[in-house]
Amino acid sequence: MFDPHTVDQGMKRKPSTEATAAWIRLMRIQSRVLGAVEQDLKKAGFPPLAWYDALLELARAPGGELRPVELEKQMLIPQYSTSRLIDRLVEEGLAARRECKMDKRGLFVEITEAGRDLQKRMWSAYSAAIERHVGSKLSDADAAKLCSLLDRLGCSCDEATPVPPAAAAPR
Amino acid sequence: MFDPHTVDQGMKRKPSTEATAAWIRLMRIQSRVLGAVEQDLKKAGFPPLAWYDALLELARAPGGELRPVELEKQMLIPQYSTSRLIDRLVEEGLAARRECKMDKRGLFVEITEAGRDLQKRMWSAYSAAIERHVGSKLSDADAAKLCSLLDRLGCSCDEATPVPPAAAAPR
DNA sequence: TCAAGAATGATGCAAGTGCATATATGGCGG
DNA sequence: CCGCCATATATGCACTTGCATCATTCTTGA
Repeated sequence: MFDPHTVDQGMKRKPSTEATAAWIRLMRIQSRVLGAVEQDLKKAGFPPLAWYDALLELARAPGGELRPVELEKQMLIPQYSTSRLIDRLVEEGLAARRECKMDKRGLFVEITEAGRDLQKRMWSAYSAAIERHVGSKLSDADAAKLCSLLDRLGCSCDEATPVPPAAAAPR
Repeated sequence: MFDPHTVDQGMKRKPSTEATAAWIRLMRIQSRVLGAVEQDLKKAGFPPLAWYDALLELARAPGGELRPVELEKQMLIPQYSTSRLIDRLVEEGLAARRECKMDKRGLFVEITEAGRDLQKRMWSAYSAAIERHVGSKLSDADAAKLCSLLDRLGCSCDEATPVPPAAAAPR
């Protein structure tokens, strides 16, 4: 199983070799797959994935607008990161900042038509990339199994499906 | 609007909902787990994980030295990234650049005693973090299963085990 | 033997990220 | 109504990353 005197310099519990191997794979494979997908998008002339995620959240929101703080929670990125991502979307005319009369501290970010259009066009390339780098390498059953194993790592891996404008899975 | 199950902008194949879900989990969970582990290391006063990886590769190499190009292949990071990582290790006295007489274009990077020491001390915190964030959440069998599923995504996920100082020579 | 091209490593610059903090407003207890 | 703290967003600054390119040295083939 595991040779106790080989590892662990001193006190804390040691991970099994299986756990360690899983950790390594998790880091390396996701880095590789993410890189491949981002690369595909870039080669197709599209902006980074984060832009897609934001545009999708906005497009799905009622009225096509969200408070930055909501966006931040959906995307699980730091506050300042959200602020600057919005900067870029606005600069490119993909979204607009609107006043929030309910709470003068905040504001609304509203997706523009150009933004909706880009989101749709990106999904075409994005979905193809997912299929190429993930779907084509795993049966649906294996993909589901992978999901459930990964879910166990992120105690709470809830959250909206950051994917297609699809509908709640009919299953 | 558009239903991804029927629309599919034209020609590309669309990923199954299972594949898409797996993709999302892969991105989110690794981000979360990596963040947690890096955070643990930082809180323990250690440098980033990349430093550990580099130090381990150097420590395991015969003579404690490697060519940057070798390090680069082991760690799967870009060339300029390797160059700068070495800069920092050298600045901190954890490694040293040595002339390479065989090939004047290149050089050798040799780990110092301080470097070996840091690597060992980091493993203590690192292994504890892996156990806390991965090992404790998965049975060995599940971890192995996760490994094999991930491996299928990275067509070629070979390479040295970037992990414990374990089997290395006792000094 | 030499020119052309590949390999190795470093670096200038633009862009992105993390961290701390600034700014403005909302809410609450007194 | 006021002082105080919490919330929402922005930003200055240092550091890191990606990209392109440079300088040097090696290799190869005519």
